[in-house]
Amino acid sequence: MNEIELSALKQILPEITDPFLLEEMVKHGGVYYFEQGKTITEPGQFVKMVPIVLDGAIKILRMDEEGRELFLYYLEPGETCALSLTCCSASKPSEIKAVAEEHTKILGIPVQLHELWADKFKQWKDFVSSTYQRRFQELLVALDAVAFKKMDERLMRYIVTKMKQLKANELHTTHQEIANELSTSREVISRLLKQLEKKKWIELGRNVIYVRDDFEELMG
Amino acid sequence: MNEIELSALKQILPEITDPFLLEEMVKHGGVYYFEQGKTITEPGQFVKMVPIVLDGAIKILRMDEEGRELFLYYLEPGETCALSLTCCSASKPSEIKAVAEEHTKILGIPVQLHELWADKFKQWKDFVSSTYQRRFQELLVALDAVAFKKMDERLMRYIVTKMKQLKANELHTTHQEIANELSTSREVISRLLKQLEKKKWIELGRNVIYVRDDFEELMG
DNA sequence: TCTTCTTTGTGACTATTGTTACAAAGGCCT
DNA sequence: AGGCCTTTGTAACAATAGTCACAAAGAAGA
Repeated sequence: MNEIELSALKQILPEITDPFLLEEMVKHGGVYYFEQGKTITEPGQFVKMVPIVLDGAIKILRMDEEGRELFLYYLEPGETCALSLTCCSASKPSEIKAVAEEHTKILGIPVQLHELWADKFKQWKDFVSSTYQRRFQELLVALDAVAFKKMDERLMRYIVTKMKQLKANELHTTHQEIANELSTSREVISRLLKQLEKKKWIELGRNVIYVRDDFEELMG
Repeated sequence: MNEIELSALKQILPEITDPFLLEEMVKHGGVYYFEQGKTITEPGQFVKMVPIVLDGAIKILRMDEEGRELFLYYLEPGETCALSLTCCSASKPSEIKAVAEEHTKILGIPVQLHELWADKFKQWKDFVSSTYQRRFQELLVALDAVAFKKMDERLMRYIVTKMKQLKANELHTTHQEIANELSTSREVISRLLKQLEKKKWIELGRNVIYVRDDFEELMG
């Protein structure tokens, strides 16, 4: 566990300027690295720290009792997970699965400090509050998708989200993995992807999907 | 707009004991009444205050562009809505619909005060924080239902939730209304209810569903 | 009672999604 | 090249949910 440099922290969290808070974060926050694809938290595990993404990205998935999963949202640099905040505070086990989407660097803040800082530092309170807001919105987006959209549209939105996260127009993944994250079967995804290919909106290869630049406009 | 009595407020929010905070709430909070079935907030409207339920109950529904709706959760006395907190803070229009489920009494806290109190009163901060936590959990429950459950199970869970809210084992509602809140069609609900009746788990009448006492155990 | 409106029941049909089963193609290793 | 494993393609079929059409029952009022 290394320390983070003050300058790096300032750059990633520009909204935090309070030198006392920054000092505390550098002093007590531990830096952790996770390789791509590595599971960071699984349902049932207890959350011992609030993870702030420094570099890379984390994929947050909801899981049910049968082990099915559902993609919720990404955590990008400077962001943290509202669920970790609620789980810590209530000292309840995690309700979700978190996976490193790329090679990811994290600043872990011990749970007890989160509580303390919320009383002491206005900027930390604001950070937590804006996290809750952002995650709430994203949870509603995820809810809208499963409640109101059909699988073809959900798949297209998934592709767009993933492209934006990767800042690329090719996805290196398998149909099976997409199916898992949308909580459906591989055959359904293969079928729908084939339809998109027929419409010339994407091209399919083994372990790769090439997406047309104007894909998002096409979906409307 | 009336004032609320201090004693009533203390009873509904036992976790708030700070006399200064209580005084502020009595002084600046407005009391509002909504008849059963009355819409309190609709999507697109701006939220001008944080509503704390004093008496009755509020039903929170998510809506999509086409006007379809989805039941999320109830607000019971002493509770408030996380979405109103996020909407206010971001001064964005409401993303949800709120309907008085019974004759309901509300204490409305002006938005600006919420921000102010969060800095000033630890108990208000804790109240907001625990609201976020509770609503987050409930949103996840709603998400689980649409993502992982079939309509028959969603219907049964809906019946149980409604029964608990009403503290009764008969529901006075129409198939159409249930269908709306589960975002499906009336025929589907009529069909599934008929199956439950055949299994002798419920009895159907016009505008009423009688539910067996051991309904929840039967569903498993 | 007769009319009218709302609510419920149901059959038939369509659409979407999920499942089973198997073939074929692409990589990788020896 | 030959063998092995992963991934993708696809047909056929089942299950679930959504839609349409219309009948029948119940409630309310004239």
